[in-house]
Amino acid sequence: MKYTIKDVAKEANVSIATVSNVINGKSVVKKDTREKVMRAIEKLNYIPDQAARTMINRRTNTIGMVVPTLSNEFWGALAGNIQRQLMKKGYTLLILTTESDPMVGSVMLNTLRERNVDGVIIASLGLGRDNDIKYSQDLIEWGIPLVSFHPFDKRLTAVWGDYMASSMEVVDHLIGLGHSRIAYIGSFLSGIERELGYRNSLMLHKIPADERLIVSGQNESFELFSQYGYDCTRKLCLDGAEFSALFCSNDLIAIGAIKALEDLGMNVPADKAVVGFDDISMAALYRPSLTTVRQPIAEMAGSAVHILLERIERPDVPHFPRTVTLPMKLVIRQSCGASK
Amino acid sequence: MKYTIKDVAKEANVSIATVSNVINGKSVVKKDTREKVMRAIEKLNYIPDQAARTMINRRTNTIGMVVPTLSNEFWGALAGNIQRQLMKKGYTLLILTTESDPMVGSVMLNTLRERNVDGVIIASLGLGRDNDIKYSQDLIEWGIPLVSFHPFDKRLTAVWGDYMASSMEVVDHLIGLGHSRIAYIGSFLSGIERELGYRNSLMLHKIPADERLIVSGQNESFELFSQYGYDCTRKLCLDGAEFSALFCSNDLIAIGAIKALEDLGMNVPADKAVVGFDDISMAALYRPSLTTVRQPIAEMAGSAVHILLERIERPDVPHFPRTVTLPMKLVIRQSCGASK
DNA sequence: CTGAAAGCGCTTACAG
DNA sequence: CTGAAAGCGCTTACAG
Repeated sequence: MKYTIKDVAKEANVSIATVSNVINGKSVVKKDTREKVMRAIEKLNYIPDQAARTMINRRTNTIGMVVPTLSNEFWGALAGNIQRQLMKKGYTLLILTTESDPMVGSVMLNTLRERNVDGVIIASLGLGRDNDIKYSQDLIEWGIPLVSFHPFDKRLTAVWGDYMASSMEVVDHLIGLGHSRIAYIGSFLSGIERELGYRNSLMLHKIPADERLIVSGQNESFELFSQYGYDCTRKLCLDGAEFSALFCSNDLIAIGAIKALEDLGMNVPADKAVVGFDDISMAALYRPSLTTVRQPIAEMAGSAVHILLERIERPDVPHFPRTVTLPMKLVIRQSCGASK
Repeated sequence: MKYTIKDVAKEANVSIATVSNVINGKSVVKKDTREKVMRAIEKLNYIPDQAARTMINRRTNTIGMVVPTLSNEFWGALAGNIQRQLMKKGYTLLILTTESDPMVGSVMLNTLRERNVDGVIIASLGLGRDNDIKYSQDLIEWGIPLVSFHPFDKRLTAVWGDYMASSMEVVDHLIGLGHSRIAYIGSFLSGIERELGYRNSLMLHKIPADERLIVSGQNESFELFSQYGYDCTRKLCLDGAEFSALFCSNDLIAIGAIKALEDLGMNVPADKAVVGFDDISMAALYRPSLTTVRQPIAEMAGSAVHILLERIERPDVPHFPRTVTLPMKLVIRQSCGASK
């Protein structure tokens, strides 16, 4: 059987209060007593029961994280990174995946509530914009410390990359290479910022946006991004859209796009330049290797964890909702060359 | 503030015992009383506190899972799959990543113990064979219900794919295409079974294994599989090894290998046939698309969850350690063609 | 400095 | 069928 604080107290010949004081590093305990207790703990290989502690502290040392899927390197890497950082701080991460299933939304909220998590990290729910906002609001109204990777709501503190600025940088780069017919394939799942950056850059270069070259997406799922990229690109080409460069709102879409272009007999980058977004590990390994924008995953994770733990551990410090925007880096590889 | 069972009892004008009976679906409660209580629960939006329940039931409804990393599609998909299946059964998944850091091993064990998880799923620890075995044994000796995806120990119940048989199938296939100089790049992280399957197939075809064509690996990490594949392949070629086909123990190694071959001026599949293992989503998207073996992820997850929950929920049913081996499917794509 | 006692929010015999 | 009481394993005032 598992030993309890009583067993340790008996073993060390002290009261359970003293054992508790030792465990919690209270300085009142005399050195001798402390050592006696330590030996007993060691001997019995005693570990305090979290459930019992939780009852009193009202703290579970558990953080919930809502993520659309783990079968996607970007979210997996982010979740793994956060898990390790939290572990170092003595917290445990509870990951909930929605897999784009709207039914999961309320189950998820229940789990978070009954588990009494100390805080929640919303990566993205991937349940469609309306559902994402709805559930975020439930969470906000619940009053639990929250950090998001997307500012769905003004009351939310969010951490994200400078998607708009880096998208502008991508398009600036393409224009610098001589491209002027630049297509864009986005997805509602990656937000509107990239498309805005794309449009802004064109505007600043006085290139009118051609709506026939722009796909904003609406129903694609996280599992099928590459297929989505393939289909959109193929449709664009078969519809006779004229473009020499293509900016995709993530790397999987870009990879699908390249596949589609090659299947239609075109070569990337010789015939079409393609740029992705995220810099997943495959971006460097794909052929051609992908020009893309690197997500600052470690910084995002670190920043989110820092903000969340500060809110939890120092509730006296007033908290103002804010958006933390991290710079991103354009990574130039082989998938995009100069315009012919 | 959060409501407790007392608030519900007061609201419904009954005792807390009755509320508890309603919550736990005990049939003793009179219909009228039950409905009264239900209304009170609904009205207060009451959710029972898990920590308090855990204290009594000695059950946390939490399963721990130890996985080397989440930044890798295979493990991410497996973890996500398991999480969803457990959620449906009312359990919560606690994912711990080791990121190949041996220091994490004991922290991980502590977390699992103090959280009082009801069971543990060991995907793979990725801490090197010795550490993996050591920590698995600690877990076994602890006596907690356990399921593993690798039979490290006879006392362990494991679920895995038929890696040896499917590797034989791969090599049989290559031989059928006319290849006889077949190289192999493995990794200790993917186990010895694939190499054994490779050797068995050669043997059965009376082709002597050429040790110069075999790389077993020893220190590579999960994060750098593709780099490892690249380096090994390059070295193989520069050392003048003669081979027309290459079997890699996972898809990332295979992708790195293809990159290396192309960089050395060779074409896949025209000059060399390459086969991977796992069938990650990129296998179908890579160029050339990868011939590989599909891991039965959903079946592995389902089987592991089923076995684990049965052990937890029906402790009276005697449990015999066993290894459940699932068949795998060879997926033929473009990366391997006939020998010239 | 140490210990006896109350209490966290539940469940479970046991009385009635 | 319902309720009063004990107890799960801890922490925290409070006495001494």
